[in-house]
Amino acid sequence: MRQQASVLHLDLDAFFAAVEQRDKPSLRGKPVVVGGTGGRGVVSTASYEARVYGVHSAMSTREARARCPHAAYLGGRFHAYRAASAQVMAALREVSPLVEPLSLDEAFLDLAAGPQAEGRDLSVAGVAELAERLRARVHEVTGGLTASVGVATSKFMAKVASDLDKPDGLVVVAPGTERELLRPMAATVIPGVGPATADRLRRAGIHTVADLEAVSLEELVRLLGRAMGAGLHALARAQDDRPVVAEREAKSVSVEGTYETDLTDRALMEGLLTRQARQVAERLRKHGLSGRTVSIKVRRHDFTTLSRSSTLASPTDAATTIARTARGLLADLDTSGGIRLLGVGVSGLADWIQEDLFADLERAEQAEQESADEEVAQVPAELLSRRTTWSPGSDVEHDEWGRGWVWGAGRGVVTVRFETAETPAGPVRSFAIDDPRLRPWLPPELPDQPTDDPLLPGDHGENRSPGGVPGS
DNA sequence: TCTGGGGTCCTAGGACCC
DNA sequence: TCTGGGGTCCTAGGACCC
Repeated sequence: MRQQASVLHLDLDAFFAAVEQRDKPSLRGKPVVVGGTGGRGVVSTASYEARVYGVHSAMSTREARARCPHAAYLGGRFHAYRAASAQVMAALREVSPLVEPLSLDEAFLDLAAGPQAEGRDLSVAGVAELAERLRARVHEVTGGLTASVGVATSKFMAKVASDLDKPDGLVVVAPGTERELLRPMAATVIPGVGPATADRLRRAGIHTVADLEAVSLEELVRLLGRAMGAGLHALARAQDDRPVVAEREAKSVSVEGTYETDLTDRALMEGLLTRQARQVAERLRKHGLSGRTVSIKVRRHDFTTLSRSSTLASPTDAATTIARTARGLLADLDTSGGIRLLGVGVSGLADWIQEDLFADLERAEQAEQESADEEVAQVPAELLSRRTTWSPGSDVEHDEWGRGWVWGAGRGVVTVRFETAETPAGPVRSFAIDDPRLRPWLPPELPDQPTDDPLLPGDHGENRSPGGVPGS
């Protein structure tokens, strides 16, 4: 425990929604909800105007719409959020080199670290002034976003403090006053105490931090297990020595998706898994990582969640290896009744180390093999149209059935039906995906529904040359 | 037609090794 | 040959966080 309040926690207010309101003046002062907009979406962030109607994060978008139908519902622009977040983190680093981001909108800052801290006034008044300057700076560099800040002698207390005066507030907890501040609060202020733990505590007659403080370590460990018990015992007494850590290494990389309608087709599941494996591999490589353990996650129609994992002999960042392993893991799972979610992950990460030339060569070969194997997303034959194919900007080869093999970057095999009609404006082609189950393999620019595209030249599809792409 | 996506950490049991 | 104890790795599931 520090003697001075030198740990700062900053939390951007209603971050995603605030960025939207900043960038779109018509949304200012109005309820804005950012999150999944589909049938199974949930709210990521609600602006304060929307919270008045009871909309909050993690609520299903369906329910949010019922409570606040006139809100703007937005899917989110993560590039904009990342950019704003980077501006904020840079502003924090002007104050201290020790910045620990927790997410895009939250970070800890160690006010006692780095050359800037030399001779810094860490009294309550001193850090309050510093924090106000920082909040103003964040407002300035982001073009108007507000942040709530807490400053205290530990991470735990700083985080509790930043929550006390939201939005756009500042609370400094004077050293020595932590326990009296905490005592009347609900036990759920302690990070790690969620619904399940709160329930167990409640059944033991523990509601507040004061109640928690009265329970012995042995009793808490008996009640909640070794780690949680010891953790709560300490935090209830405001004992928290965790340092602010700037760089934390990723432990896993994963991609998952929840689908509008439950999946029942195994071939489709394999196709999705394959595509997700490719995304995971891409991210692993981007960060120079590889991992030994490949996992899949399946959420069934009844929301029960299963996971399976397999640890390889050596780390991989190869899409084909991840995909093959993932499909193998799926094979053991009962998915009858349909599944709503499917995901792939890699853990047991290690930085890629160039051990020797041989390993390097092997890796190059593997990468080559990989691009040759770009077919991984093999569309099940029964889903393929026998009409013709289309893919923007890709070379297309036909097989005898008129199926298309598309060798575009990152694409699999696709096939699409189109029809041509003569209109006064000339021939018009309409596109349609034969089967909605094909969606995962199709380029995103291709519409789900038949679409008239008068820009495309007329063509009856029967005599198209290989490589002939509409519009070319 | 309730219930996202990206993560982290913990627990418990079994295999395996010394 | 009837029985142990510790350590590590692996797997599955669950709780939690933003």
